[in-house]
Amino acid sequence: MTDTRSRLVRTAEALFGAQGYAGSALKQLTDSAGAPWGSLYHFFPGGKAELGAATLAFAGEKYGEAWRRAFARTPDPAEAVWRMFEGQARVLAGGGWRAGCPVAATTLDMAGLDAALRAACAEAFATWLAIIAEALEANGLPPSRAGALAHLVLATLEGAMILARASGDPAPLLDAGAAVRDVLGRELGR
Amino acid sequence: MTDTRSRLVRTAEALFGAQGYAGSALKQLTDSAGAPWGSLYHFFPGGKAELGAATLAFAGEKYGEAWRRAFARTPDPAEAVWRMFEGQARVLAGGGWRAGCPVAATTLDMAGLDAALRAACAEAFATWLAIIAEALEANGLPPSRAGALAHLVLATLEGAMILARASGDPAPLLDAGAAVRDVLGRELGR
DNA sequence: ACCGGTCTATATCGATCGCTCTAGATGCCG
DNA sequence: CGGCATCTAGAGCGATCGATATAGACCGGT
Repeated sequence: MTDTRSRLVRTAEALFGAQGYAGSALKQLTDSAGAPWGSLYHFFPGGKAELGAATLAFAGEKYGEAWRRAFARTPDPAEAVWRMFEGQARVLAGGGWRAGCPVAATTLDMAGLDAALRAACAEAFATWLAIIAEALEANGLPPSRAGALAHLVLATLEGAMILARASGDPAPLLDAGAAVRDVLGRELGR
Repeated sequence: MTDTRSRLVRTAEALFGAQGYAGSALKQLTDSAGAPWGSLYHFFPGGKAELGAATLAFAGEKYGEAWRRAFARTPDPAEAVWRMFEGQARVLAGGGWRAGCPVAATTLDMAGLDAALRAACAEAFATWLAIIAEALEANGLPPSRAGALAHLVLATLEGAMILARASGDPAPLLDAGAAVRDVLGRELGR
């Protein structure tokens, strides 16, 4: 079954988000996932790096889907983005400010790491940026402007999550999110 | 001499910024700093956590000073903030996109870590936020608005640095920085 | 010359790291 | 039932982790 494999990836996503890539031990992963140690290297012969790449790809798809849903459910992109900020504030607070974005955490741990991991981080971010930019373009913004604003949206969200986690306070997410919402609202002309 | 101690802290700042807290080994630190292993536990009897706290305090002061200088040199806060984004783009690119913010990296590694470390991260961020907010207040913004915009500025900068590092591209920093500059310019009424 | 505190130098500790190996379940196909 | 690929199980590898212990170098003050 691929059940064990998917459990490993899901657990790794949570673990990387909470403690980073370097800070997460494989033993802790198998324990926490309830998965046998032998299976780890059966599914990921490439070891931790391959597991990391798979985890980043999973996270990229999972949160990409969340972005898509947000834009589908809320017609106004500015409002959809705001709800992502607001939603993350609730999620992080609900988890005691322990969880975070696994892609950002891995990016910051990856100085001398596998180049494939670096590429996996970049690809996850690129996926999200493309979805955001597309939603802005669909509402009349020219591609170059949409791409630049997507950078603003994602950068601010990732950064605000860090500030919120450090302080244990949703204010950075809410303040920065509201400002980004206003920028988008003005750019979209409403 | 405190020379060795300061060399350790400086090297730790670079190391944490590049590979995170968990990803940086103390052996690598002493080697890279050219400092004797015995000195490490002489200056930091509390071990890695104490060294980490000292490093975060140092980074908080160092970059706090950079923020102060930026606002002192450039009268328009919007322009000063923009120059910080631009400057970071140059610094990161010059370092091959390996270096990053040690405070953000430590924050993302600190799930089950020492509570003192978490507090040290929060304090470094709070220092920077206060400086940014003060500069905005000095230009006529009410305190609550200045605080909210400081959240936007710092969150966006930290997040954009992550995106830029992952992609090896200054565009996130430049795009997001320009957008933040425009927001500040509008709020300050020019 | 001697002493006391500061700092350096190594050798070593147990624990844990990522990883490998072999043996045994398990399940699907003939 | 037998044969084969998939998956599990866990002992154990060398390396490295953070941390400790102890001995010596250095140096100003008396």
